[in-house]
Amino acid sequence: MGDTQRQRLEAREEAILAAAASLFSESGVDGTRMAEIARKADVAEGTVYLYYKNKHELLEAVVDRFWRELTKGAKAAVTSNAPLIQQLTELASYHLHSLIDDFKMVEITSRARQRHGEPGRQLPQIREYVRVFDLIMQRGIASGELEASTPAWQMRDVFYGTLEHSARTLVLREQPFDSSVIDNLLSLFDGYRLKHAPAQQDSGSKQAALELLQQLESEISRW
Amino acid sequence: MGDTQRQRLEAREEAILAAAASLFSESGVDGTRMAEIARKADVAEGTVYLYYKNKHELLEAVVDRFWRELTKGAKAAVTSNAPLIQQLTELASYHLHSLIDDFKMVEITSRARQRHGEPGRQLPQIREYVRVFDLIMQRGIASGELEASTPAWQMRDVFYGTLEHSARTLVLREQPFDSSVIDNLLSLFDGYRLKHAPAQQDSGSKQAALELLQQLESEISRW
DNA sequence: CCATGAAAATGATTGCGCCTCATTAATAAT
DNA sequence: ATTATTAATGAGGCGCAATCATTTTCATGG
Repeated sequence: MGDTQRQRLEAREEAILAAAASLFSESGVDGTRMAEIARKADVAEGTVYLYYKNKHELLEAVVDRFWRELTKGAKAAVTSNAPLIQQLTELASYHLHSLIDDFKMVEITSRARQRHGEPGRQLPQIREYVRVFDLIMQRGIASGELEASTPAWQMRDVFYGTLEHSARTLVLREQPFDSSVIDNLLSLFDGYRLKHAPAQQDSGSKQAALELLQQLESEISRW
Repeated sequence: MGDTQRQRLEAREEAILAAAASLFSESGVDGTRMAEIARKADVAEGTVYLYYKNKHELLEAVVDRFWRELTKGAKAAVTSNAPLIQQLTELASYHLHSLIDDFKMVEITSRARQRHGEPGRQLPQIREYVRVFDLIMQRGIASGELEASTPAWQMRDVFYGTLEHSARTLVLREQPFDSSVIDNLLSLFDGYRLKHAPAQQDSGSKQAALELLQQLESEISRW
């Protein structure tokens, strides 16, 4: 059966990838020997090189898969007809959770970017992941909830940059997920003239807006 | 002369460090052989190991020095009696410029954090660097320009996280320094109830506040 | 079923680069 | 000068990634 053959090959490739992923995030890239990976995947050392040209390509494949899975998860996590703010909250929440859970993968990702000789490159699957954010923003603009006064890439960098750094901070302090990080980040995004959808009823937000109004008035009167 | 001896030792250590720094950022860590470093520093290969236990410690020393220099520069770049917003602008500007100029060092830094076996660690000199931001914020609170409603570490993560990601974006696109990134970031910080100092006259900000007021009123009336 | 050739898998071997260490040189102490 | 101490050297050891000649597995046709 030709099919069974192909399946066996794919299964092997998968086994190698899985073994590498688990060992890399357990012991780091340098701490993992190719022989270990082969042993864990139940193949001979030489076999690994039939599927991946060298250790670095294997690393890239591991990282690539991680971000591909993340993309899937992120797309599933945002309810695409919800108001913009909620979508962003969902994405941010999912993202921060993932980074904390698999922080080793974040470190490994930066390792994968550094290819021997030269140019810090962008891995294709990360590019794809980042589009999830772009998509939400586009929908926001289309629905009139967002006025695009700031370039999208800058908002993206605020979003992902903040979350990545926050994840590092939390992991280093051995603290778990902290939702106030998300609240804070999203309150910042209000600065982008992010409006609630006209249809949306939200008395909490109205309350906040009224408070801000009072504060502004008292502040202006001081000039 | 005992002193001359000590100076010679320090000069050697410095030569090794400098050689390593330049080669690491030119060819990456993996692309640089210890033999090259030794040759460039004009010592024998074994000599390097009298000053640094192994390649990783040498890497850490290189990274450490980079951030120490950066700390010096940052402290010099902020005029410590200026209003808070200006201080933050100066720091952000200096930081972004530095990251763009030496982006390889950023990549190398993340490499230095990944120590063989386990725990993603914080390098001491980076901790010190980050304090520059904290210091500015403290001064802001002391002078009444800032209300500390958000934890300082979260603001830090927004600040440095955004700038690091922005630097990566700019470098990847081979674009130079872009001041709009700074403008954008600082406009976000207005969300932290950042006020101008009482003594400060600033009609532009008043104008902005009035506009925001109007917008808010019209928005609230829509509920 | 066996024969045949191609594809896949193996693991001993090779080469390279980090690091050690026995030896030599430079410097300080007496 | 002589000895003791400290610094420097570079050939060799060793671990590990990567190769490749050999063996095994498998598909195909008679």
